[in-house]
Amino acid sequence: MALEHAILVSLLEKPGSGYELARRFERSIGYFWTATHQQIYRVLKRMESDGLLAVRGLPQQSRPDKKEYSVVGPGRAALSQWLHEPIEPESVRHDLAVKIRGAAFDDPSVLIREVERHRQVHSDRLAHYLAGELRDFTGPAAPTPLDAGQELQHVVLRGGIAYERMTIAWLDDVLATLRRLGTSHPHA
Amino acid sequence: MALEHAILVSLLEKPGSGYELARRFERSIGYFWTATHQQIYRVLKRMESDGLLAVRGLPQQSRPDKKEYSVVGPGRAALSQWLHEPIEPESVRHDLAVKIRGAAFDDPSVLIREVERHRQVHSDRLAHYLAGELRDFTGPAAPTPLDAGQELQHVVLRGGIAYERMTIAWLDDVLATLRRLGTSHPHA
DNA sequence: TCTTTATATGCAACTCGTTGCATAGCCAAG
DNA sequence: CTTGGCTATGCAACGAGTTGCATATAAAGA
Repeated sequence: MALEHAILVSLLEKPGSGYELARRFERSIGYFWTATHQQIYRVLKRMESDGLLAVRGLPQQSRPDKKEYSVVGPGRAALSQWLHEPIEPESVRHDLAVKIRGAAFDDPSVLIREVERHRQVHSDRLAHYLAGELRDFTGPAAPTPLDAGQELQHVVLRGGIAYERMTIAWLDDVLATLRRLGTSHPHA
Repeated sequence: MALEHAILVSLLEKPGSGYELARRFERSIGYFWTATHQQIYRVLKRMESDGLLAVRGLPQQSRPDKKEYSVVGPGRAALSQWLHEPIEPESVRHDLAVKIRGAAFDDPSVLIREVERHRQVHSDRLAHYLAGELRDFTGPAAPTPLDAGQELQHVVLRGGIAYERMTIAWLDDVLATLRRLGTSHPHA
């Protein structure tokens, strides 16, 4: 049920529509939680009928109507309660690692392209995170001093940066290993 | 559908029963893919009826009968095909990061205990991985030279080690941040 | 002796998440 | 002027994953 909580956090940071939430989940929140718009609309509806959120219809000219959601009392209480409960440390689901082990039963060199592609994606993400850090937290246009919310957003972003750096270094290790296997055992 | 592929890889490495697979998913395979026994039994049944796996009933004395699964031709072909298809780079789902951002709307210090607990879990995992690396790949009892399959298993394990080290360092950063906020702004 | 742990498999019900499709109007590019 | 993209919401169907329960035997420990 962590999507509910991610939505509560995002709407507390700033109220918005399902569509806007979906876009946030492609950016900042999406660094550590993903969701499609279908899922978001469904959960928003449930949360509203559970009394965690309030809706406000915003008729717009030359645009479809917008429903702006915001967190109300019970929603804030639900978040607070969740913060006090322990959660399971996350376990990773890494398709690429499955592929790498599976490559032992095929030609390992077929994965080189794939791993290079993943490396590029992570490299792009890292650049994106670093640009965001400079813009919001460490650059000259950033507010000083940062408030508690900004400090917490920054430490989460630093986690994303550390994750991407670690992943890129590991993918380089993977590439070196695949290439080594390719030369010593040409074709499986 | 990556559970199917993880099962194919694991059964190619060594045939086994659903129960045995479930235990492997708590260990080596489980470092990067998790599954409960329910899910494993269901998927094994489907894969067998799809002709990817063969079953062999092993009656045992003083134990319930065991069904040993192994990969047959079409299963190997399915894995090979998957290896040639591109997959989406994984996106993280990190509950703890949601909590950290949510802490801005409550007392950040309530998370200190929780983060310390997660740090301990990751520290234990790291120790476990390092022991496995020494046993299987870098210690005196390890085979030399390693074959391709072992090299690939090792590079995946190195990824797990790098992940845990990065996570521990980040959690230390998180703890320092939470403690700093706690002293400068006592209670929210 | 009674409880727990381990082996070994499975059903039923549920929630979570994805994919495809649908609607509807506006704007910009070709 | 038509195609595609952006805003904005949603249904229906499916597949993935979790939780609770059930069964059966045997060994080890309290």
